[in-house]
Amino acid sequence: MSEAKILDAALRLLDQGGPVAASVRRIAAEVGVAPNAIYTYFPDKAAVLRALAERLLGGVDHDVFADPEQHWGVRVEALALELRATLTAHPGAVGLLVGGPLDGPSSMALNERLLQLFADAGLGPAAAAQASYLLMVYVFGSVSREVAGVHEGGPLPPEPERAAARRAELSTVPVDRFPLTAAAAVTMAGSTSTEQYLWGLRRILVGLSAVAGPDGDDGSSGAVAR
Amino acid sequence: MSEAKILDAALRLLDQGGPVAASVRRIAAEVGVAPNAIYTYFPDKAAVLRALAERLLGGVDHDVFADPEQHWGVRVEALALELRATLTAHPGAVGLLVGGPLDGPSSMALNERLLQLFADAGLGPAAAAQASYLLMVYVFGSVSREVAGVHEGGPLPPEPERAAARRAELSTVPVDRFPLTAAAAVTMAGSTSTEQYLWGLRRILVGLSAVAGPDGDDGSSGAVAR
DNA sequence: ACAAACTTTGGACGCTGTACAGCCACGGTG
DNA sequence: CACCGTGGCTGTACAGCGTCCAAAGTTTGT
Repeated sequence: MSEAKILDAALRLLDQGGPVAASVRRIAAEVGVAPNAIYTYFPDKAAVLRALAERLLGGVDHDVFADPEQHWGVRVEALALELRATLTAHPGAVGLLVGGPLDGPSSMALNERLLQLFADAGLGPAAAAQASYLLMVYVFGSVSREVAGVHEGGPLPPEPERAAARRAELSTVPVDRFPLTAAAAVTMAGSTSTEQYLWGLRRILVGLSAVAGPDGDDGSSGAVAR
Repeated sequence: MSEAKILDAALRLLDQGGPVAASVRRIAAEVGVAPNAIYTYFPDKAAVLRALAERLLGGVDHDVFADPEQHWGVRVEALALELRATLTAHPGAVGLLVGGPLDGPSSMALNERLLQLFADAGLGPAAAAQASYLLMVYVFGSVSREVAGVHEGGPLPPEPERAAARRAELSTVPVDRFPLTAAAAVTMAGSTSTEQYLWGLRRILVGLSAVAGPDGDDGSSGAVAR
């Protein structure tokens, strides 16, 4: 019996049964122990879930993206993709990441890497801090919206089926009242969620590269360009 | 007795006690009725919360931003600020918005307006759809992260106290292991969350304006600029 | 072999969302 | 006016939840 075994069981239940399945009693049963035994290793259920979130974030190997030879934008993009892959692999656990404060060591290591990347891009400390916050918000928010609606567990279905689901759903949009929304739904159904993710990510990177430069401008002045 | 009274009570409890306080029994007690009476008007608890989310989104008056005289970027920014204000006014309810699928009429009306704004900006239908998705992700994700950690109810404390809390928290960052993160925390503590929100929002708008133009390019080609 | 420390357990408390059967006050029809 | 059907509401109940307490069991140190 150990913290690791408990987290294993919790993740297993979360993966196949969603958040509702990850109860203290079920976790304990999965480990083969009485419910209360959990409280020997964690003060309460929230601590278990926090630890699990930390473990998942720790699984993102971001040392790969340290190589300063490559362009910073490419490295940020690769890291964002890696992070998304890690999160979507466990849809039921995504809620743990967006709900909590993300102040564990793995979260900080990830943030540190991101800050390093933006420093490489020529952003000053203030701009890098804001940029890393922006990117985190986008990555987590995007994945969160993507898995929203997968109420009861199971992994994310493969992309073809998800596209079909989107197509079926768009017929419920009242075309006469929301013509643009209906058209947008058709458009969105025509591309994979990875493409959509990358599109937004690249807009953000473009917006960031506009403040990147040797002067270290923090880009706080003025409204949108033009 | 009516749907409206139930939603009133639910929102009241959500505001002062957070998500945990919004139980069916508590809502019923607040209305002055037996718990089961709720099920006369809503099939289950989730339906109550969905309806409440819809009502909140319906409270965002976006007709104001239809005026095509003003620059599209200014109008998007104003809408994003209005939306954020609506959400942060009820921190306990933010979770309802990021969890659900956002397919109600108010959500669609909001999306429709956003699509219109991006069409005004010169984005083609595909790019407008992606842009609106990107903006929604940012707004909801940003607010969600902002209210994360306000576990037990109550309104968001005023900005000075939040800044103080951030400052107190940053002393827990191990400076030797995460120097950039520590520095970033100091930086973030020096600006209000509204400023941070606007900073990211403007990076996104800059990134979007790069694909805005008479050609209606969908901006899908190539990696980040440079 | 004894004691101390730690782990695990059975049982319980108060809470949750929700189903079933019955009550009660109302509207339309004789 | 009397009647009866209908629909909102209630009392009760069930299974499950997170968590605490006291007792039991197990391991460790001497």
